[in-house]
Amino acid sequence: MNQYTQYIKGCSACKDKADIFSCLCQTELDRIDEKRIEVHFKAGELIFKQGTPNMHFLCLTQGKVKTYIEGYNDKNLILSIVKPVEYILGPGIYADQMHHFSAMAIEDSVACLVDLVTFKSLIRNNPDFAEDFLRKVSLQSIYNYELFISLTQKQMPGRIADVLLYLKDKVYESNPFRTSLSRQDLADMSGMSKESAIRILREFKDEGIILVNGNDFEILNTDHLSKISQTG
Amino acid sequence: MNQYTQYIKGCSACKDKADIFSCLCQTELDRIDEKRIEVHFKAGELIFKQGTPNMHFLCLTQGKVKTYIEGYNDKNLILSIVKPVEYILGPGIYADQMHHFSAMAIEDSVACLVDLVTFKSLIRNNPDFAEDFLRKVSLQSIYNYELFISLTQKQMPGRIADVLLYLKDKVYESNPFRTSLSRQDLADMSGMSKESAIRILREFKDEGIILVNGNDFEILNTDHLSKISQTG
DNA sequence: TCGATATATTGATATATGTCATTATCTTTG
DNA sequence: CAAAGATAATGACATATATCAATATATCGA
Repeated sequence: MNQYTQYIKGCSACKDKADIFSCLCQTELDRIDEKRIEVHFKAGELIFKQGTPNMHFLCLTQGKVKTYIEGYNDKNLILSIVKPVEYILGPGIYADQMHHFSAMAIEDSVACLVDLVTFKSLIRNNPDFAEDFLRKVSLQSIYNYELFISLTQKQMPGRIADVLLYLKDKVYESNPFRTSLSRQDLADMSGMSKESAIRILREFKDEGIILVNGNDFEILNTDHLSKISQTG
Repeated sequence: MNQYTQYIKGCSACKDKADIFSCLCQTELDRIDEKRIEVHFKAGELIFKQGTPNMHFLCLTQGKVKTYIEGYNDKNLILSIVKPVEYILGPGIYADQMHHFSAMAIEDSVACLVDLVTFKSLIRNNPDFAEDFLRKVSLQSIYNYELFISLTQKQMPGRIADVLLYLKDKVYESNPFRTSLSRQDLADMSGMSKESAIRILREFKDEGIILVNGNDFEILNTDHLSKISQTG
């Protein structure tokens, strides 16, 4: 690997693809670049587990990852589907240095790990980066509030509608989309049993709102789906 | 009001009572002190409303405040009960400058408002304060994850148990406690109808787990209640 | 290609929870 | 103090959702 490819594949390349490092100067980027460990995960592999020490800041550069809380009775609640290039922020970094949710690759993925000492020193020394980080944390928090409302105040059709719109708009950013999420995953995103999730999908299909074929989805009537999302 | 009382009643007094300003030096505290506006709220009064611009950083110095998301069909979800001296953090500060939840005094309360420009400049110029703020945001986030699990994976008895333990341990910090929260509020904290909340409270009472008399609560069997919380 | 295993689908049934209506109790106010 | 309004409590009932069991379909390894 020559100097040039090293550069392309390093943090600078990620900076071009996403805004997360836009506040860092070249020197700072180089510092991360030096420290970072690139890890490849196969689909289905656990990246980190809830309850284990959180020693690294993690940035996803390829693939897709689900973050989920492991609750009671082997039930999971999926918080988000992370796509590149985004970091996977755990609140433990600034609290108890533990992971409060788990992360699993749902596709073959690549992530960069950077030790927290380096990360925290960047936050301390670069107020722009700190503000940007706070902005990211805040946006995640805002999304969590929407999730609260969806999960606690909407009935199943509304919750499934929210999941489908989330996948279309935020995760795959295309309308016919193919997902690697299982029906159980969809259920874990909407806080219901997989049987119920399947039933609602079937209803949407019968009503002509969506088209489903295995893991291929197409939303035919976005307006109707949005209405279902709003009416709960 | 002489120099002395001014001092006692200012930000330094709050610094003594809580850790939120522990990272600020006297000069910084004085800066806030100069800028702050003290506002008195009667029980039941709205402090800020979801959807309105978020122009101030808010610190509660007396009373109690409920923060809640206003959802669909006039249903609310109470996120937390804030007690002095704590600030009421909204994620909008670093995102879209809007309030994403509402805050209402549930007792007569006093809050200090500081404009965000002053607050943000403290964050930028004092890394310790920034880190402490991140820690606070993180702890709130961790609590939100617990809330997610409680609300989405536990049945009503488990959710009410969580609310009672929260009030005992985090809000009133005493065992027989008297609350100003209505039954509707308790329902809004546990994501159920007020009738259901009342029914579960009655069951707990009949089983001798708690003692209820109007707004006076006493948890007689904490172990049992914790077990109910864990088994969902 | 075939069997084995996981995943998806469907139907029948049980149950947790919400809704509605009614009565009781507390609080406020003139 | 009484009347009025709010809040709380209870019961009957409707319904959303989970669970269980059975079957179908897809996926994967030999």
